[in-house]
Amino acid sequence: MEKNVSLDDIVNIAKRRGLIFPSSEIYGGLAGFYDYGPIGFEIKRRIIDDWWWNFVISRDDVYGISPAIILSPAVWKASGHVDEFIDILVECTKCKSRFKAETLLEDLGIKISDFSMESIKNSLRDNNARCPKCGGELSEPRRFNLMVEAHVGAVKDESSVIYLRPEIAQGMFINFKLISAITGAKLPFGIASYGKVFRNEIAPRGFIFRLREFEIAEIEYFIDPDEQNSCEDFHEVDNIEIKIWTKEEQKRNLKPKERKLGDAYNEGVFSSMWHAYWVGESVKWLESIGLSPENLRLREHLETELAHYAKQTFDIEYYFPYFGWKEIVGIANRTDYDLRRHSKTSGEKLYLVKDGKQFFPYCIEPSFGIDRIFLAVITEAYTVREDGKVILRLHPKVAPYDAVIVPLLKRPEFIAKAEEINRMLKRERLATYVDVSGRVGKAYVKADEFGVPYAITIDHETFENDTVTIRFRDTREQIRVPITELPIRIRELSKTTV
RNA sequence: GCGCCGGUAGUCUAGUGGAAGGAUGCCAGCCUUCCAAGCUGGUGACGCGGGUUCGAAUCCCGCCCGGCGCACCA
Repeated sequence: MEKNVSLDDIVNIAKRRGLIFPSSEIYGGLAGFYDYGPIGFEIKRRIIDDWWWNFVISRDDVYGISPAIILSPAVWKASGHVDEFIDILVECTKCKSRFKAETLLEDLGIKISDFSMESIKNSLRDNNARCPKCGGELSEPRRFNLMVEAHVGAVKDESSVIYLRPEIAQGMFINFKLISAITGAKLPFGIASYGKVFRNEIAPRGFIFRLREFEIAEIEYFIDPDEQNSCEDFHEVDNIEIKIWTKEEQKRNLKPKERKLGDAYNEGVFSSMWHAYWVGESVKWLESIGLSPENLRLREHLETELAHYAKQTFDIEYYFPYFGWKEIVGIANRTDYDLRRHSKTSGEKLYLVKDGKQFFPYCIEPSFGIDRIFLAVITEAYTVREDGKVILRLHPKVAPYDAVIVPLLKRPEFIAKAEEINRMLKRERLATYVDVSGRVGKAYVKADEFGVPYAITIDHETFENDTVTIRFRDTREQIRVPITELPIRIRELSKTTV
């Protein structure tokens, strides 16, 4: 088996097998937007389903919600997002016209070697640049908002501007008080959600790695600031071993060090025990959907990288053979930043009371980039067999189908039997389909590329004793089982094999 | 957003000024076979728009999309 997969290989299978492809393609495409096809969407949906099961349903302390994509612009002003900029803009202090720094410098005939904030600032000052419209004084260069703007209502002016959310978190913070009142949840507890978010990236890049519309799954987990280091379930993660790259190690050019989370916590690597716990839970889940531990590492954000709301953030990075180490999950300690800001701005009492004292809970935020995780899962699963055939060795729980049903011959009785078994398995809530290519080899190869873990074949013996064979995707071995046992056998196999 | 390179069927690819070809996939049929390999037929492409030319997939310009580098990255 070979494993040196390139991005071209992934793009190719994605297109050829209906996983994912450029959006609006018949009109030339639109940078930063991709459509998931039948197979890709099933895989993605199952990743999300498993995430939801693992982080919401299987726990008693996390409540799932689905807040609106569009929130009041006041939310984004309070959260600090409106004041966070990325493209470099300068504004005239007199007439309020806005100019892109690059264009402005060009128009003024100022040559510049690089467009960093620093050199733009310097050259504007050194050349004593003034507003080209009114000659007024220019503001310091600032970075332009990466939120996607739209308008609601009949009038399209400043007052009708709204933003498409760049993160889901705010929809959870603004509902914090309501959720805690409705559920009666006591600290510590979390709110979770997943869905589309939008960011006006300057340069979408790397297939589906940097998108303008993408899916994230987030948990905002609230803890008592006095209890940050008492996490009863920490023993469930303290033995997890992972490469950790602290900010000090990065600054000193040291390599990441393999550590147990418990040891790292004791060394003081994490901002709190709860922070370490959520790192552990996140790593556990990523491994459970098929990402190898050796391809995962933890990298602490340097001070300069920290978001405006974060005290400490760890990225879980995945080693993509064609990109190197890249972030797929971020786990931030947002402290009480958001609840405090919303409380102050809205006037609502988003604090809790303990022993007669008001306080704002601290928040740990694991944030999963679903499209990046999808790409990692596909990349990890992509395998070329000795005979040159491609298989996606997906974990059964994230495979697009549970099984394919293949009639050995393209005869009416074989096809009828296949359809009968298909209906039976669907009644058992298994995701199956019939492949009537008429050549089993073809059906197997196609299913292997889809990542379908099992192929059920109807052969001559089926008509003699009501048995079929189950073929394993990864080994091509077959076992024979009675038709009546299929649902239970497929379920059992999905739990115990990969 | 800047710079460099690129864009021919679903996929891979030939064609560099003079009839767009192949492989594979896909569809229909034959064959009735346990890992894409037999036979017959069929569908299917020059990213978009302008220009040069008798004639453009080919040369020029603009745009779109992609890769890489820079920048940026909540």
